[in-house]
Amino acid sequence: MAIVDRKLREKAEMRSRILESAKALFAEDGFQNVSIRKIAEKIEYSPATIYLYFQDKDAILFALHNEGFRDLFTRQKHQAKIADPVARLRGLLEGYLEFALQEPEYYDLMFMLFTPLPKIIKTAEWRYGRRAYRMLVKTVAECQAKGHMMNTSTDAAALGLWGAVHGIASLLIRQRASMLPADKQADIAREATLMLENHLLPFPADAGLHS
Amino acid sequence: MAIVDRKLREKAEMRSRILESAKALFAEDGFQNVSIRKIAEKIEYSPATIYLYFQDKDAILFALHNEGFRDLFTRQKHQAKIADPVARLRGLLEGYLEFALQEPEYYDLMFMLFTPLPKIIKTAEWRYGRRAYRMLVKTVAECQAKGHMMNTSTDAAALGLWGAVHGIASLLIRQRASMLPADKQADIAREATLMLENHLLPFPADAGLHS
DNA sequence: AAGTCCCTCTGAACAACGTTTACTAATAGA
DNA sequence: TCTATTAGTAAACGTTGTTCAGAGGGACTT
Repeated sequence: MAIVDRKLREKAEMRSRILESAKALFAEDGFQNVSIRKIAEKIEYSPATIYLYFQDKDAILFALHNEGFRDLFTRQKHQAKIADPVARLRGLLEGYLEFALQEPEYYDLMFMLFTPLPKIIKTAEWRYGRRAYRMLVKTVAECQAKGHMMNTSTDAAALGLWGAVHGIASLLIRQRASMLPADKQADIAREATLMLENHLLPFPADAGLHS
Repeated sequence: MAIVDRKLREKAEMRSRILESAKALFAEDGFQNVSIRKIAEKIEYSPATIYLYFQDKDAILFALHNEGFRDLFTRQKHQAKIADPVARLRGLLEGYLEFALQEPEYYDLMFMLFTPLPKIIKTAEWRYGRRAYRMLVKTVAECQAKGHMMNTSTDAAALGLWGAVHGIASLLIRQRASMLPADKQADIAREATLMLENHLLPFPADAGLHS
């Protein structure tokens, strides 16, 4: 069965060649401005060939979308090992921000594209996204058990923290923070995240630093 | 000169009829899925007519974009009158969230669309956006003068607060928070915002409530 | 070795898109 | 009444996502 193996391998290779080219083009010109024909030209096949590997243009987007979540989840697995829940939660938030800053194309694809996407998210295997969210909620709950963010429901606390970092990253990526000097934006974003952490998740030593 | 007045009035009416129809269609199907031809059909004119009133499809988007900022800015003017800077800043943040929850179509247009937009933002009259941002920075600075968020630069504090509320709103609007029950999402978002305010901008009476 | 099957790939076509152009019809000012 | 200007349009252009009938060539069976 070596030959069927080879065929499978070739199929997978073609698939990832398409994804690779698509990602590069999306990053350069944006999803809207990349046509199937351009992707086809880049991989040196006819446009129709792409439809043998992906149902439609959205399916390519969704595959990259999933790759991005897998990447993010992999990063989080490292931080998940931190024993102290406060340090762990801080690690998760900072890791999330760094992911957004380092992989803006993925981030853009994952969190800021279209309204039609949710249909796909519900039907398809949205595993990595849900897993990442569960890890966040669990860590938030542990922090609350240690006395942090006591007057807030776990859901609201998780949404607030996630939203805060997500929002900071989004403003930079969608260039809504253009009033800040371009070369300082990343550092200001890190400082902003630190501020939120220091007020919401003070280390014991910081206890007196509030407000 | 009554007749030139009438002509001007008719021109303005046509313009706002196009905008009105476009906004309704965008809200229903999303910007990408609305064609010039569909807008033309809705106003019962030929597609080419639209190009007598707007340079291209993006210009329609930008006009709505500006309308949205004007709306947001009008809301903020009410809150700007609050004397106490802490109460004022809280009012601004909560007003921003309510705007996002009440006018998700505008919000989507204003903050979550495309990368190509920035070109327009820089060249055209982006007045309302900048004005709103200046008001935020000024209020943050006043809060810092009163002892809040002392260990953070004003830029980072402003970005953090704005980003936090923006992020919470974005996750709801782009349906990334679908793990939360749909009918509770708005309230959880409000609770999350309150949590951030209570930790970052405590009223004197809340001073002991942290962490 | 020949014949059959299947599977990958493609050219050509389709409908819909944003936009431009050349034109018509109507109105305003002389 | 004649002319200039304007609002509106039909038709076309090039491009888009997508489909489909068919070509070509390896892989199995005999």
